[in-house]
Amino acid sequence: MDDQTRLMHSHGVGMAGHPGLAQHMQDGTAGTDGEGRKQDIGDILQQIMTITDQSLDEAQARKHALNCHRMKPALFNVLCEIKEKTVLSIRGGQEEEPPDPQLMRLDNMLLAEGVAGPEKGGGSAAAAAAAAAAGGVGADNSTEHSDYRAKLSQIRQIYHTELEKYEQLEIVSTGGGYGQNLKKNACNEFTTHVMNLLREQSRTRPISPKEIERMVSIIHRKFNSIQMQLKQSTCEAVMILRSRFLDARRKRRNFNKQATEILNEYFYSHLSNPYPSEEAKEELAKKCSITMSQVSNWFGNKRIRYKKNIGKFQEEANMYAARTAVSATSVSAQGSQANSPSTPNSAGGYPSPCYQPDRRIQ
DNA sequence: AGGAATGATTCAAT
DNA sequence: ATTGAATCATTCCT
Repeated sequence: MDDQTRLMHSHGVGMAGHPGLAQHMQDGTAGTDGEGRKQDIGDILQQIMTITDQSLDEAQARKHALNCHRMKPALFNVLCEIKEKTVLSIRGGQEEEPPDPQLMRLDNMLLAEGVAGPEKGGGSAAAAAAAAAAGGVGADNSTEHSDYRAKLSQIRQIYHTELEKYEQLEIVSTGGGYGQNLKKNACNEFTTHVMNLLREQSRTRPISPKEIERMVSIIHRKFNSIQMQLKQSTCEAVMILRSRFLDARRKRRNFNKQATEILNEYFYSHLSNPYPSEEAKEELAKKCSITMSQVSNWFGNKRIRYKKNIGKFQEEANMYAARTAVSATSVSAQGSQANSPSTPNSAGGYPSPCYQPDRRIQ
């Protein structure tokens, strides 16, 4: 359309003087005087120019009339010639766009989050993995989970239905028929619509297949950018969802009393070296029904907080020391164990400058 | 409401 | 990879 108006305006009525036109005009059967022909051409051009002002029916009729006009072949040939000359100035920019790194990033992320990619399996797997990383204690964990999953699949669904609209299938030129094996969506529908329009227009003005191709690629680029936006906002939505549901800091639950007792028991009975081995951690995790990393976190926090303010923990230390002492003496009457905390806090050598074959003390 | 307690995360050092 | 330290975000307690 732009081409049309540009063509018309730049060459306008001056086309009447075009050598090719003169030649074609001589082929014409009717028309006796040159003035009349000029008038004819002017009329035709005027009608073409104003065709968009008409109502649909009128325009249709007008188009038909123009197509049957005796001067039509001549004018068409002239337009072809002019086009041939001007089309050279239109750079045949056939830029094969390289895969956009940002788009790839978005795609990868959506895939990782289970939004894109295969069916539900991926989504729940990702959710499970994420939740596991967040370290659920159990309890209401499962409800949080399904909540998260529901929201995620909601996003997923919206994403897919939206994406489908703008997706363009590879056009496999099977013989000659475009359009048959295309998925029905906004992009393809619009593309075929434009292509049909151009093809229809090619009856009245010269349009090369290259141009149609170019137009199609422009449309595809536009739809691609829409897709990009969709992906971007989907990513944002997922990130927000993730931070709301899966950031463990947001969903912190204190361990139950029994668990903290077990942990404290171990800590204070190993106060000289409160670094449980891998196996010890595993056992503690099992006993407390928490994960190993939670055990590690707990000990990490405990060590640093104990060290920071030993005084504050004195009472607690005494309590657990006494408890283990009682259990030790009651369970086994043998007066063994160098671990006898008769003076409880004295065993608290963790930060104190004791002789220890342990790790750092400082 | 506000501070203490607490589990988790981050980051640098080892 | 593990740890200490600082910090965050939530829960508990008064």
